[in-house]
Amino acid sequence: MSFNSDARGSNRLQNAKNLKQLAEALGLSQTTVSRALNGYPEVKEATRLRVRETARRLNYSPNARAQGLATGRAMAIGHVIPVWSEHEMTNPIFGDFVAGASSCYSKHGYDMVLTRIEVDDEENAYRQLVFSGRIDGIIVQGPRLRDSRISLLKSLGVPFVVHGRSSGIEDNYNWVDVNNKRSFKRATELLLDLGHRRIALLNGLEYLDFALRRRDGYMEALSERGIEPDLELMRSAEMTEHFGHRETRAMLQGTDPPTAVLASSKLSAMGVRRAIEERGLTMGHDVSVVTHDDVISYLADTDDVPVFTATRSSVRDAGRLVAEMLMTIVKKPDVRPRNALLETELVVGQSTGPCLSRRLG
Amino acid sequence: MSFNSDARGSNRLQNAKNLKQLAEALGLSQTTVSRALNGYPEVKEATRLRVRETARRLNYSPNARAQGLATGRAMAIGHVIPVWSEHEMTNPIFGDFVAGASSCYSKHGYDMVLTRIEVDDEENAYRQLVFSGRIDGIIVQGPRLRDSRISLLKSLGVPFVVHGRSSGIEDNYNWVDVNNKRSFKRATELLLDLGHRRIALLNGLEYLDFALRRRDGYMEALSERGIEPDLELMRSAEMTEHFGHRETRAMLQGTDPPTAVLASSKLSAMGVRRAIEERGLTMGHDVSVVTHDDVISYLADTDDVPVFTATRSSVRDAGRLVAEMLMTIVKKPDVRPRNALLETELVVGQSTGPCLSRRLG
DNA sequence: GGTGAAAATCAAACCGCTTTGAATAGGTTT
DNA sequence: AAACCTATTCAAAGCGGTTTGATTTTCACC
Repeated sequence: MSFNSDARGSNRLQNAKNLKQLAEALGLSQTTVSRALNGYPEVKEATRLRVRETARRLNYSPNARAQGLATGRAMAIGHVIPVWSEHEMTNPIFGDFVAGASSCYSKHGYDMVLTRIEVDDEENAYRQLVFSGRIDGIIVQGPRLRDSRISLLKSLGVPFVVHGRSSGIEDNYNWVDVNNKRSFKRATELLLDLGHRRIALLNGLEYLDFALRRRDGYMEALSERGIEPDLELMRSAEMTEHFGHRETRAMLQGTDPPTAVLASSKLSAMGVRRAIEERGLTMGHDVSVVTHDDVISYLADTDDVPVFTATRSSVRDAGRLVAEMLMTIVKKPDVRPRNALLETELVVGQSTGPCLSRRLG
Repeated sequence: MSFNSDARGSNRLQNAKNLKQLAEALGLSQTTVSRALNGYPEVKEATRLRVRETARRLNYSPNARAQGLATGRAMAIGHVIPVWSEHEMTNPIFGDFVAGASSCYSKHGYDMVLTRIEVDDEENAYRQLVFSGRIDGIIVQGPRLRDSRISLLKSLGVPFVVHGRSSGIEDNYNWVDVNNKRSFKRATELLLDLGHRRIALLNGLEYLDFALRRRDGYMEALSERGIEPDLELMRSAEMTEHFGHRETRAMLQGTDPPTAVLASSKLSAMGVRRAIEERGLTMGHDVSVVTHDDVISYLADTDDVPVFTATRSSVRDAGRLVAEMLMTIVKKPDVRPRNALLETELVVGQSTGPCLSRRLG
């Protein structure tokens, strides 16, 4: 009788804050309970059910820190936000990239840890992040030319995937990238085919690898048609609306204005459009515009015929892909480096048309 | 002699992967080393220096999981991204808000953990997040009307701060909010003072608390001047450029079009401007526009005289503030609820002017 | 030189979980 | 019935730190 009431007493326990309490409530050892919850085969099915049910009833949820300490797995992926003291702009694609990646993580039961790292002591910060055991893998964003992070992470032996590539690094490593060069070459060729000869390039910051590749594609297309690139028409900065507006306005005021503009982001392209219309010109008629489109959700172009002619590649999908690659590597670290090169889709919209001055020339 | 070479041998050790190895290399106990590193007073200053120096030399960095397990502090703050299955849009302010918050965390040595939570089993997910021990506090974003998360987190006993407020909740809790009602009332009054009577409101999603408060402010300003709100002029959706464009175009095509538009975000306002100019009208002359401006870095308006008349309030600053509040609460949990109500700055730009039809009427 | 308080160091317990190796129960085989 | 599997369950030893309570040093003072 007293045994019964004891048993009932422990069943009446409101919550199990740890394995020990749960095991006590069940009258089992921690070992068995742990195995039951983690799906090990050497536990009787009836027991497993009873354990699961009780765990649910007592609101038990395991302590991730302790789990991590015991298993060596943190169940979290690190994303690093590098901070240059001067330039505090957040990247407009940040939100969508993160959304894509985290949708993948949550599917696998992983969390995402965001860390700010001052670029000054990057090396030390990455080292600490890895040794802290907080994370099982790292995503590298915004790779630069000959980016030193790649060899650093390699030497630290932590699984990592780069979103983008780093020119000048011979070593192989895991990356997911858009074929930026090809994409911008095609876009330039489209404009050339329409008869445009004065094509401006509004590029992103050119110490970032993707911007360099885009410029390469642009230059290659021009030179294949025997056109000398005009430095006046090549501008580079952070890809804001303001940048697109400012530079386009300046160029349109010049003596030999461009008849077409190739923009690196939709935000910039919106600035380009504004500068064009401000001058009383019509985009797609007087001045053609092609832009890269990261398909950012809050800039979605939902019209039937898209406003902008664009090279499209969803950065959210890229985030998902990068994350998935990292997940497989984390779970099976011995695989050799994986790469994925995504092609963009060239979508023709209302912002491009034949060059008007062609007839004159 | 052999003693010496032993000593040198242990000094030659490449790396100390844990406290034990570091302690061995130093010939000290783990206790002393731990205390030396954590700045406890009962350790000789000379010893502390020697420990620090050796730790640096051997690239020692403590394991955060173990530290967390031992101390009960995780040194991380959780941000939750709620996911409605239908609506997968990322919030444009996400990046800047996160940037602000994380700049605060990193100052305090904290990390940021992002978790996606399906709104279906929100309760369970929050509970797990708290009991996992991964985090010391939570930031609640995008509060809705009578948001259930607030009482849930309260009952879980985890420190949390809400970015925004939740109407209909009597209980006190920690929040940082912009005075949205007042801000939109003032903006509406400005337009009324300019003679506008047909003022459109392009609001955010009205199940979110901030949007409700903005509508309240708008309505109150109208009714104080005896103006009946026109439901045709009140639209609500996600604050995209497309939304601003679409709704403004529709309204301008109507029989009794608005002479002014109040927009909830700069992105929408850009769409409003486009629709106005598309019709051959001039913003600030034919149609006035006032917008809320979250001062998102990539939408910065860097002209001397700002393009848009706006109610300004930096969401990055808000992020920093929310994070700072949470930091103090986490470090001293017994304080009673704190609140911070931020006023916006009304900046008059080029997008507003007197109502032209006034003279006619 | 002996004494006692203060200063510095240490051994061991603990945080909550996993996992190894041993033990027990239950059922077969001979 | 003894011997031997096999299926379950368990006690205890980590994982890498912090912290308590005890122990040793150091040093001023009588």
